[in-house]
Amino acid sequence: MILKSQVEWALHCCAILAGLPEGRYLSTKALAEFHGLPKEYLSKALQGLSQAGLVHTTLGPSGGYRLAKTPAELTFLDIVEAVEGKARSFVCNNIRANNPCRPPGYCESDPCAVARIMWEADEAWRQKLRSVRLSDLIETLSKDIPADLWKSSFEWVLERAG
Amino acid sequence: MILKSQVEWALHCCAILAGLPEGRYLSTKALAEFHGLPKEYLSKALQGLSQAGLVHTTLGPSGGYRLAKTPAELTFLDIVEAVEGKARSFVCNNIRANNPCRPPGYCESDPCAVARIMWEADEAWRQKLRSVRLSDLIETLSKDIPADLWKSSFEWVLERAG
DNA sequence: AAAATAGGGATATTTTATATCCTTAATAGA
DNA sequence: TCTATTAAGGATATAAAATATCCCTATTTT
Repeated sequence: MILKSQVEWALHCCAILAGLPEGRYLSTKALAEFHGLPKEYLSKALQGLSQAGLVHTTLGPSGGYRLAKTPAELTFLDIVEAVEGKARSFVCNNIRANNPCRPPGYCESDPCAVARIMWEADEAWRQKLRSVRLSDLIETLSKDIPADLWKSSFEWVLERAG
Repeated sequence: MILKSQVEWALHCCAILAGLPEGRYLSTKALAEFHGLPKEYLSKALQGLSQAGLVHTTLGPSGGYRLAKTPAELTFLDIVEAVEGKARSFVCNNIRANNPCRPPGYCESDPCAVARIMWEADEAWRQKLRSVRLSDLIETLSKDIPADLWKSSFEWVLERAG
């Protein structure tokens, strides 16, 4: 059970977009080049962000993406779910219903106990992702990354932002 | 990102094995029939439990599986990891290393901040699964399931247990 | 008018999950 | 001892999902 690599891509792209000055846009092409990713496929991830309302887009030259909210208003969960979907990681196939001792016509009302527990764990995962904002990531990154690399990356992006 | 259905199968099978009297064994065939599952493929999940040391096996007629530990010593995480593996759900492909501004020879020491956060969420999921014992599941099931169905299921299993 | 962009449909490739088949070694019971 | 039954595991087949590319359209900037 592994998350799509598009999740990783979307998170890094949002981190870049968070540094974009107000009203400017960065294209798929620039984001793909910056991260060394296939442009066409990355585009699908960005479309996911767009459909979830996390980013704004414009067309034409100097078009591209910008965040639709402030980094403090965007959580990891927002981004992960935009790309990966909101479906729970555990699917209950209700195999207890196949119990040969079950009287005919017997109908279970509640979801089975196994599913409830697995769903609680899934919710714990989501709660953790919900508790981390994009602004928290930026703060951590700015400490992790050497100042000169941070600065040159910012300039690289600005040169390509419409 | 969806867990293998074998995880669900293994959890339900362990719940059945938990009700097995001391020293008796239940075969793949019986477990498959009880849950309406493909016998050969379920066998792979049970092999996972065996390799993880969660169950004991014996060969021959009246052979099969029994728990290697008490239900109170078995957690959901034990069972999930035995079937699904221990790998984290987020894989870091280190795409920040492709940053075109990175000076040649530059080497990142720590895992990237995105990965650290995703791994913390993964750990929250595991911690939740670690906190639930198989005995907790049995307790819940015994309340959820009508007494007569519970009883007849127990008898069904006993008839087939070697 | 021309160039660049996002959106999205169609398709291909690779990987993973699901499922079955078969052989082997061990074991219980007749 | 002989037979039936079992778990283990290798080999293979099928189905589904992830990854990736291509192409067309509408839009927007220059």
